[in-house]
Amino acid sequence: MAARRGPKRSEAARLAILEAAAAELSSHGYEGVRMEAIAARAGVGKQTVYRWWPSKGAVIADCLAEGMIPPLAYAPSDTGDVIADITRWVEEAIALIDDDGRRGLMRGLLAAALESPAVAQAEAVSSPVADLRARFAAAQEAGQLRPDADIDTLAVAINGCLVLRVLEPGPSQPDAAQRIVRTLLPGAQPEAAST
Amino acid sequence: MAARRGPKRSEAARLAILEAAAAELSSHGYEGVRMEAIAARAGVGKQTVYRWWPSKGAVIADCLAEGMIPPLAYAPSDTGDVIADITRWVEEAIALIDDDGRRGLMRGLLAAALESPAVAQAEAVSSPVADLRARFAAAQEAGQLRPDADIDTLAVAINGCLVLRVLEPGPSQPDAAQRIVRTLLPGAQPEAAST
DNA sequence: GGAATACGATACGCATCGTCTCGTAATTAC
DNA sequence: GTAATTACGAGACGATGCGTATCGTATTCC
Repeated sequence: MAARRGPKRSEAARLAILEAAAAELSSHGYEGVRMEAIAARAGVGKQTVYRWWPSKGAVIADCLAEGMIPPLAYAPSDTGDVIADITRWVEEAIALIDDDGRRGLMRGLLAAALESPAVAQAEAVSSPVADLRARFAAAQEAGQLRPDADIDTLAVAINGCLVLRVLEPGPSQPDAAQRIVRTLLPGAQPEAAST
Repeated sequence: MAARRGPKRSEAARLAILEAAAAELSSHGYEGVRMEAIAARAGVGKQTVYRWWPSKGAVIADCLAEGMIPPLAYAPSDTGDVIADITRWVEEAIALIDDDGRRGLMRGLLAAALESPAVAQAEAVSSPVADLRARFAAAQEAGQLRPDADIDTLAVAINGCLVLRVLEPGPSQPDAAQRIVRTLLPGAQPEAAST
């Protein structure tokens, strides 16, 4: 291994490219992202993009892996009341989806996951599922969910409802979050009511 | 209204184009569909495609509307036992998704729904939801589901689970369908009350 | 028989992709 | 300090695909 001589990879350029890609994805959708637009917005030569990423899908996949896309960073809180926690989490998620500014970002995210397996495996879609499952596991230990409840399937079902909301046009119904939680977690016991 | 003179639109060409588009979508994915490939496979001039459809997304949207994509054509049967009917329907849907041959088609379908609002509104994604809801409504009338069950949300949740299966790589677990039904329809009463 | 129109074929302009090649600046080896 | 090496911004380049325009031909109605 010959010792490396010459300048190192510019971290500033790398971050600028990822931020630019997320911005372009948000405003133009997955198909509308242009590599030259990413480079221009990042103040970078196009070759600098291609030097480190092989394709458009790879850049966007890296955006997710680096947490450039905020909606995915949230996890349900744990106040002890699983119903309240999940309801609030779903409400916030639906608010994000209904926000026209973020809607394009969410759609682009799904499109990227479809085109590039790397994105899907980068836990782009499945990380909310893991967050939900973790919260359900805690509720199960606290006795708020039946021990035989299938928390994996519950987490997938809730996330699936949200993904469908991204797919379908138009705004959600005002009580969508409550209806989802009430339908999918009917057996949950409020903390104070037990014993 | 001047009387129409000249040849009529060729139904053979129209069907050939839709079939070719579905085949290309299946084998190359949404982004990989080439208009010239559709025309060539259909044995048609490219202009004949553009004469009747404005864009790639429109052709694929029409594939769905015309039922060229078989996985969407099914609706749950009604044998009187809602659990059995839905379980079988979900099992068949998962089998389709797990089939490598059809997986590309399902992914292309979702990608098309994301890129083109026309596709999403052509009930591509929501038509299974409607089918499920109809079956649930019948079960509700038959007393197999509680009268206050939120059948809209149930239908969305089941369809959402399936959509996530399309998004994520790898095969499903063998008992995935049973787990989904058991988790989402825990209160349903079997018709014959047979143990 | 004549006019209108859809057809298959193909040529064209345009946009974007991804590669290649500059000159420049940064970093390390010696 | 100097030279070698390498990432950088900038932009030219060919390849590819989109959507339009224009043929001659075949079909259908007046």
